Amino acid sequence: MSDSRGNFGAVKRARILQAALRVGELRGVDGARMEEVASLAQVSKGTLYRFFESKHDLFLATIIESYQEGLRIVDIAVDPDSPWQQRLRGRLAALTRVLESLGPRMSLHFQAWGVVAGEPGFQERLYGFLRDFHSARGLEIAEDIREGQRAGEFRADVDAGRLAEGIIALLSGFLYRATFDPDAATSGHLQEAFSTFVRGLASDPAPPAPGDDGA
Amino acid sequence: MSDSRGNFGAVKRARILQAALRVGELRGVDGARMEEVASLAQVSKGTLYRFFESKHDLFLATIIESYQEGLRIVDIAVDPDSPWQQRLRGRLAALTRVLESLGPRMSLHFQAWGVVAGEPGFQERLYGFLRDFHSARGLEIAEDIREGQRAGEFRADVDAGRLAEGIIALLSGFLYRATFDPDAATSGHLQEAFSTFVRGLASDPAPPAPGDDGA
Amino acid sequence: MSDSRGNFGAVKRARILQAALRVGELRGVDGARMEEVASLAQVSKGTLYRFFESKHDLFLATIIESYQEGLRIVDIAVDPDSPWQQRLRGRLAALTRVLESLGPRMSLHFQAWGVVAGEPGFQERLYGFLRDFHSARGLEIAEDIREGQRAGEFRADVDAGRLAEGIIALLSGFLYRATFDPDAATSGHLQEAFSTFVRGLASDPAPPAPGDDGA
Amino acid sequence: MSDSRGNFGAVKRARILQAALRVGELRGVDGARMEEVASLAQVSKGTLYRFFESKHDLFLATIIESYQEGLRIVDIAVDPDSPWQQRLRGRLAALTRVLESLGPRMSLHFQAWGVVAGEPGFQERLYGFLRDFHSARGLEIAEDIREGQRAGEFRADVDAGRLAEGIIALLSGFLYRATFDPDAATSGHLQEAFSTFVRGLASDPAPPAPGDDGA
DNA sequence: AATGAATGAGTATTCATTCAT
DNA sequence: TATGAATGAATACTCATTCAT
Repeated sequence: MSDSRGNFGAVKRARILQAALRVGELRGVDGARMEEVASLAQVSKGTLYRFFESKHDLFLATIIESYQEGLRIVDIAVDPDSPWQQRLRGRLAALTRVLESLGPRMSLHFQAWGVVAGEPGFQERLYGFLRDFHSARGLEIAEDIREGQRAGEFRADVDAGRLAEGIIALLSGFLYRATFDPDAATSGHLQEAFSTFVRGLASDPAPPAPGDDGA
Repeated sequence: MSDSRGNFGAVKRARILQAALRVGELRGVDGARMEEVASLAQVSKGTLYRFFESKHDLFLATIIESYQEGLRIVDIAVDPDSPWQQRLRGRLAALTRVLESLGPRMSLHFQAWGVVAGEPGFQERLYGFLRDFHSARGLEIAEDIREGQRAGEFRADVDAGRLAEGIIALLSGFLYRATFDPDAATSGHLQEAFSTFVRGLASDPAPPAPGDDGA
Repeated sequence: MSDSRGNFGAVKRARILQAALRVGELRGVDGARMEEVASLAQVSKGTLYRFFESKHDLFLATIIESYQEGLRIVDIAVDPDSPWQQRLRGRLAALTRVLESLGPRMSLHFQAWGVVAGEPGFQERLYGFLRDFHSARGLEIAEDIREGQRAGEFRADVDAGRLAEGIIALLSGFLYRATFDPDAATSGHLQEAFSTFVRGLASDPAPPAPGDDGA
Repeated sequence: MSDSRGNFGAVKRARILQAALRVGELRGVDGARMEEVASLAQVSKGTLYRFFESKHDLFLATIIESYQEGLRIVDIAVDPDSPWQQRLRGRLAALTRVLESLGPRMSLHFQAWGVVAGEPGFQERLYGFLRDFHSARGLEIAEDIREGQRAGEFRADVDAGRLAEGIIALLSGFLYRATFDPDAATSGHLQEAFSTFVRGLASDPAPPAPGDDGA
């Protein structure tokens, strides 16, 4: 019974987030009225405020939730005990699927971000979360790259950490682009970009051309 | 006289945009009050509305301005009559400088973007501008890549258009990241990512390793 | 058993009134939340409503309680079977003590009074109580005065009822003053005012009785 | 022209205070809606807030205004250059008229007081004003009494300051009583109380002057 | 063209009160 | 009887925008 009580709360919370997402997509963050969110979630306005401190808090939770959803997609696809090539390939493939699944929702995401970032306290919370989230992802990818370097299949003269940030930037950049120009940011684009990027990492079979500095 | 009048207007417009930028950075888009923008720009609220239809119109102009500022940086650095290698190298170097110059201002940029995107009419204007802007940049870069392919220095089996979008995504992604985590999105990061990317484009001096599919 | 039950109820009621008083002093009537009153009284919000119809009902009870506390102070001090001079003297001395005991609490009292008086139904209840309470007190004092007149020690040409109201007004006036200016409304002030008032009552055709200081 | 501008403001302010008074009397302070005050004052809600920071600020101003109205009544009636007996008599007569004029409005007064006193900042402003106001009145009356003492017509052994506070308390007390029981707090009551009070002040070693009725 | 006083639409939030357990 | 989660009415206040001067 205490179990079901606790679950009732979690279920309600999820219903509210779901409703906020739907209303937000329909009316935009500014245009969303708490009244409508509450009614769609089948709770009263008062109950809304038992779960979220304010409208902005609610939409901040929406953002964070969507990031963690993306993380779940990647985690499911990547077996940490598999060999590194498989892991890296799986990770990139999963990130491609993240683009497909989150892309259409990015407009709301950026809206909420804009509203929330206007307030110092919220900005700190949001930025802190994003910093931590991206850092953690970066470390995972960098580890894959380093294993490739140790295996002699990736050039040893590149900074794994920096390139991992590059991988993440590619994904973020396409998510951004997908927001307003879905045709220019398909999973095909992302895949091809990843391929080129990884190819650029590959240890040259032949000695590198003299003077090749890449840019 | 009409000239000087016109210039007075342009000067005022610039002063207003400048003021909006400063107030926006200080208070966020939602928190910025037209009153304060007006007073900082040393015009009356009424005058604000002679130059911009609404608050959102003003901040939309702010966004567009920042994109065009980026464009100016690149255009100055790239001589269209120079050889393509020089042009590509110059372009990437200039984009790196764009990251440095716009990075600190991206928070306001994304805020404004998010807020403005909430209204259908504005979303259309903003997204249309962004689509056009990015497409045009993509075409320029793709042209450089194609010249490299014609010269036999870039792999012929890659889609120049798609990879150009990749270059742009790298920049966008780092600009995004710089918003909340400047240390993870320095010009060093961008440069290294560009290098790897271009290296991945390079025509293999040796025959490509069998089974190399990049990812 | 019904006795102890009833007593439990009385104890709870008293605890609630006590809590309302404390919370009210701390936050003001408007700022006091039933939640906090309940928690301080160690009962649930629901229980609060078994004892008091509403928040305003609760604070109305607080006011009435403070009047009855004042009455208790006087009643203890005045022996109805003692001679009238002693009775009057005791009454005035007791009223002085009322000022000392209630003075510090008058701010909440007037706050509650003001808030409660805003609603017609409550105004009627409050005003009715105050009217009855003050009338009863007036009659008691008037009776003392009339005995003094019958004894020839008080001027016969004054209206005892009216002067009794004056005595009461003096107390009320100082209680009011004490709310915002305790230093100007000490028991010393009240005593001196009472003395002057009673001296003004004294029958003067004959030389004043030696040692008559009025109170 | 600048004059009329300035007057427009003063006129509007007065109209708003007037409207607040009327709406407050009709609905109570809590029940009064700013919307209704604005419409009655024939200004917009926005304009209301150009003159008063908040609803509470507005009703605080109402209280202060009513005190100053009372002061005006007294000032008009008292010629500072007239002999002290006349001055004191005039003052007491004027205070009686204050009771008549403010009595019916005291309920609103206490309501506003209650609401306003709940907030620390406002409490300080209100209490400070009341303290200053009553002190100033006390000093004026005390001066009259001291002249009476110097003239040998008032007992020299009483503290003029304290008795002045008594006079003021009598008025306050009757104003309070008038709020809920107008029949027990008429100007007749106040007059008789003043008379008795002044008679108690009279120097009694000598036989009372014939026709001395105190006020 | 410029001003800035006036307007008024629009809604997040609170918290007294209820009632299912 | 007691509880405290859920309800939802009710409104002060802001500030983008307008327009008379």
